[in-house]
Amino acid sequence: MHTLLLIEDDTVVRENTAEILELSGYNVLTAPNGKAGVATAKNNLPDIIVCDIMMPELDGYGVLEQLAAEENTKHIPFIFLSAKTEHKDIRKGMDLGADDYLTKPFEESDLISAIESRVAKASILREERKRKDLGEDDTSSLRSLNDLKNYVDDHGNALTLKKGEAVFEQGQHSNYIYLITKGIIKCHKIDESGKELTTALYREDDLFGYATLLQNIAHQESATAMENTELIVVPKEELKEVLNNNHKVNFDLINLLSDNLEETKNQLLQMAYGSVRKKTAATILQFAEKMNKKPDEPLKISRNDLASVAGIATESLIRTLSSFSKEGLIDIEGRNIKIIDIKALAHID
Amino acid sequence: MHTLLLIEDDTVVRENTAEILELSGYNVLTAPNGKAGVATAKNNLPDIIVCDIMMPELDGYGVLEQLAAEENTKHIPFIFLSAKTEHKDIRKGMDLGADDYLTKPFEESDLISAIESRVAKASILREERKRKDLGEDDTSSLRSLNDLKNYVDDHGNALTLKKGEAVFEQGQHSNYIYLITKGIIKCHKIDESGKELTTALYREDDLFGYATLLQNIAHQESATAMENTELIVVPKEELKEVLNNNHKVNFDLINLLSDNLEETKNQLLQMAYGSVRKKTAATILQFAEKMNKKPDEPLKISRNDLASVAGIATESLIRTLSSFSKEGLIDIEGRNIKIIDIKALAHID
DNA sequence: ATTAAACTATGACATTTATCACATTTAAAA
DNA sequence: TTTTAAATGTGATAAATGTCATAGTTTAAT
Repeated sequence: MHTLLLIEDDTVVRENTAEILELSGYNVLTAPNGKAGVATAKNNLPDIIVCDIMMPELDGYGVLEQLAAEENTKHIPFIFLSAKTEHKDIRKGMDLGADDYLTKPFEESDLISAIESRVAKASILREERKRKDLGEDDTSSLRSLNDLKNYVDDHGNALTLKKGEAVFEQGQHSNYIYLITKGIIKCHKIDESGKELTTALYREDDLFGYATLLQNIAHQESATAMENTELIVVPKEELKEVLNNNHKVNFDLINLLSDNLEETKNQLLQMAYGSVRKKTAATILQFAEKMNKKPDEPLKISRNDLASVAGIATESLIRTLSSFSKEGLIDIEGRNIKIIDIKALAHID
Repeated sequence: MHTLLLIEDDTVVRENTAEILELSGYNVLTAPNGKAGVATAKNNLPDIIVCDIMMPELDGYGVLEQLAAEENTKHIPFIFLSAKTEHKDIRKGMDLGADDYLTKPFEESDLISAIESRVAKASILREERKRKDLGEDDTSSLRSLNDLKNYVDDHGNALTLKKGEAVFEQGQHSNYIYLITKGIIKCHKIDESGKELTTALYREDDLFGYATLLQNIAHQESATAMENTELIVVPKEELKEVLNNNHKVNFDLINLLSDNLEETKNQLLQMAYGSVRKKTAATILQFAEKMNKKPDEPLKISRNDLASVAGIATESLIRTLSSFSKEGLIDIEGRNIKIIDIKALAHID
């Protein structure tokens, strides 16, 4: 049985959450403020710590800082709870080395799954640290992009985003690269007149944020979660280190970028000369490919998002969807879209 | 005084060309067919060979093949002359190891400059071969993209293209990467209905063809010279070898790709929501930046090419140019366009 | 369960832009 | 230089698409 320390100043939230966690099979310790939390952590060395940020006496950042300074406690997985959704706060937590970051209010299941995956990962990392102490090195043997992803998965920190939350915004500097473990992220740009265009979609197992990988320039686009999404975050500096020791991964990264470039250029061609019908069809197919686990599942995306990928007015998109529906190419079920005739869609116009 | 061997079956062309070359200060040997050419080359070991492709007895490819097989003659720079402009012929020559490839009819000055640069380079390479024989290695010290360009410049073969000639075509496999030493190259895609969109412009000192660098897939776009252009061509396999030994260059290449991607995405945004006026203005500025050595030089590009970059109908572009001219933003001098008010163009709409 | 907010759908209309046809100009070739 | 082909310019027109207004639906929040 794992021991969990919950640091939270709001009594109601603390007791409710503790109960949930106990029911899930954890041995739960609680602390009503940061100072008490640090003391409890040092005395009991829990397997994982869940900690609010806004607290009297000592806030969450302070708790993390103090625990990170001690050899005994620095490896304990640390999950932040916060009502703040501002990106700079999240980044502050990440910079300090938090392992995950949940925004309140959260679902029970989100919390549980975050805790479980962190506990599991921590034990793997303990093994690795042992090996490393024995002189083995784990960064010189990456042979492919997949290895890189595994590396990121093992060495990165998690970040849980709700639908609509931003990973980064156009103009911000970011020092991270991201791997999606669950959900969908869209990258989008906004032009002067406020129109939004989605320039890329990423899904589970995709890497993103590498456009500015080696240069320290600001992001030229924003990245936003289209559904509840879990990311692994790795500092670019660390990644550079890894790349330096692994040519093969460099090549894979170059390929990844090339692919991206090709894809973007194709989108460009279509954007320039494609009719609304064509753009609409292509966009539906693109989403189907990116989002769907099962082939016959209906698409759940707002018309707005679809229009933003297609680069057309929302109303034009809606009209086109209606006519596709009349022609029997798709089925509109409430807000969802079900593809009926893939081939015909692929050969529109 | 350098000795030059000219192999050409057409007597008139041979004698004229020989005279030109003698006046340029070369000691010229001639041969009327491939067989005689090979014999003369072996006996006299000229400093450079200029050879027609279509010849009786033994064609140009055969000559090159035979000379490449001999230790004594394999390092002599070899320039092909050909009436053929088909790309596969050029590639055949390149694959065999020709150092340059001129298509007939050629300008005197083109031929002279091709010869001179090859003779100069050959002496540098002779030095290098000596060093290499002594055990020094020249591929392990590249530190930047600039070094890579220098490497390509030193180790690649030249290719001279006339305005309108293709470097590669959509769908072709290519095993080369290209460095432009003079001129402008456009990369363009064609959609099903035959409309052409220019997706990238490259100028002197730019590297291109790296989109498929590490993967052996066909080109997704065509590349065509917009003016008389000189390229350096390096086989991808050789380049991979180099990249393997030079991390720093990998990083630079990754940056290059990232930049490209950003630029393409910006074009995408504009393509999606920009008005014709905006696209036209942006395109003029883009060309001005890419093509002009001096700031006040007028642009010499066809309306067609401009429209292809902007992704609009040629007539629409022409109309917009007219109105820009009336508004005093540009000056139309015959076919050329002179920018008058850069700032206003940058802030159209 | 009710209400509010957000999203979707549709009509009417204005605007933009492509297309076609043809005149005019420019550059290249004979 | 003259001829010819290619490129540019312009008008008329139709098609495509965006915009605005408004009504109906769905989802989420109280």
